[in-house]
Amino acid sequence: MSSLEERRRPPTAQQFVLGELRRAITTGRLRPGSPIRQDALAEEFDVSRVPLREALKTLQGEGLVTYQAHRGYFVETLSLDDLREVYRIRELLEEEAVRQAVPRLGAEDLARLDRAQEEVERAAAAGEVQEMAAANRVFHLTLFECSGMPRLVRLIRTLWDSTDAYRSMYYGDGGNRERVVTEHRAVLDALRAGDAGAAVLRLDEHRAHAVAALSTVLDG
Amino acid sequence: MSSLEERRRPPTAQQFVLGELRRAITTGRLRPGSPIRQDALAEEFDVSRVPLREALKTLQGEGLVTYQAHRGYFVETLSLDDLREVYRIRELLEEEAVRQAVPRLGAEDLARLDRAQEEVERAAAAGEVQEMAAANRVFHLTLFECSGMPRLVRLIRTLWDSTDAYRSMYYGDGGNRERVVTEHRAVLDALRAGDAGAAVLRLDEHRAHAVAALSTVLDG
DNA sequence: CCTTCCAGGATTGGATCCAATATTGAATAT
DNA sequence: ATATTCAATATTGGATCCAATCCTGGAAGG
Repeated sequence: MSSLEERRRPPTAQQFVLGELRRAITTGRLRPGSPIRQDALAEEFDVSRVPLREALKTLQGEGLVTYQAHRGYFVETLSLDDLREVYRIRELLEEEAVRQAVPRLGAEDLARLDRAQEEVERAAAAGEVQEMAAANRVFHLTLFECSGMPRLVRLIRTLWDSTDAYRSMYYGDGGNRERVVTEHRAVLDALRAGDAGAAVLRLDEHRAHAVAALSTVLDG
Repeated sequence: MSSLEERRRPPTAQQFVLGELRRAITTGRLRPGSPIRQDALAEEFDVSRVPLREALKTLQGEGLVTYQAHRGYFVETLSLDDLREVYRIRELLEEEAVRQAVPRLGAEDLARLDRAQEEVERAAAAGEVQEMAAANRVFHLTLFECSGMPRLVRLIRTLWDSTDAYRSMYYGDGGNRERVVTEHRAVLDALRAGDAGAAVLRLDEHRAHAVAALSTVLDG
């Protein structure tokens, strides 16, 4: 267990801190709206303030924190409305990515997607939440990358990052995991058929289910 | 002249360096693909490497530079294809913003847009390129902000930032400045009529003209 | 002649210290 | 009592120095 617990530490302190900060924010340990005290956090993570501040700059770019000169960083509030907004933007961008990707999909692209899906299904069956979130991410981003629009993919990736924690929440439920597996299969069928419209529809449903499930959770 | 030349320096060194870096990159002084030597640049801007690195992190978030751990930052290549990609993404996002904004436009929103447009026309007539770029930005972002989707606006703003220099290039031509003025008026008419579809169309044309003009310039 | 290895230099990553700014709270005046 | 001023404190911003990593070029071995 401990070998999983102590995940491999990234090669730089700023990347390590970046991951820790994401978790702290998305799990709610750093509460929305509250100021980020650099001294305290640096001490907690056992790094100096320099890499911490660089990580905060990254999070600022992703919209997880805000910044005011000489006043510091504050945890951005991620309300249900914000979550819906992120998913709506994803809908717009991912539709474009899929429409561009479908006509370009080659045999090895589909094979890569199949392998990603296998890992999703394995993790889903095993109930491994973190692994499933990671595999799911690989599956979707692999598809988007076939669009040949690197900047678009970058934006989508950032949007995923900004709601990472909520996805883990979603995968905590076994029924949701099952649903993701079947929805992915439907997407794959559409992709194999070269039917971009169908794939877009399936992905829209896929997202809508996630939003609906998270809405009920976040409501309370 | 010198009072305009030495524009007011931002309150922090990182913000100052951020602006300088943007200019250096978008004017091509820092050439695409080339590594960014922190020592040299810090000395040139007369700051230490700390604020420089924070500015680079911001630019990384905007996609103007890439980063590899222990290897540093590199100027991202902004090819014509990239420019087209940015404008395509803007098309998707700005359409959503406008469709959300139009039904919400109040009298004072329209008044603000009118004032912004007045400044655009004044700067256009005076041939003040920088001022016109700034006023144009105010005009569009004022509209987008009426969407009530702050994250969407943030993304759009980032996309604008990443192509800032090219816009200045565009406004250097008097014919382009004239066209922008008339196109803005058409947009305003559509907005006043509450016709979101028409406004979206006008903005799409507006963007297409800019891309076409920049394409011919960047080709050589 | 080509490959591998290693040392030296170049460059980035990070810690510490000091400066600049903002915040707080008490003393003063109205 | 309320508002204002100002000093004390807390916090962020930045400069310098050292450590860690990467890159380069030449020597040793095949």
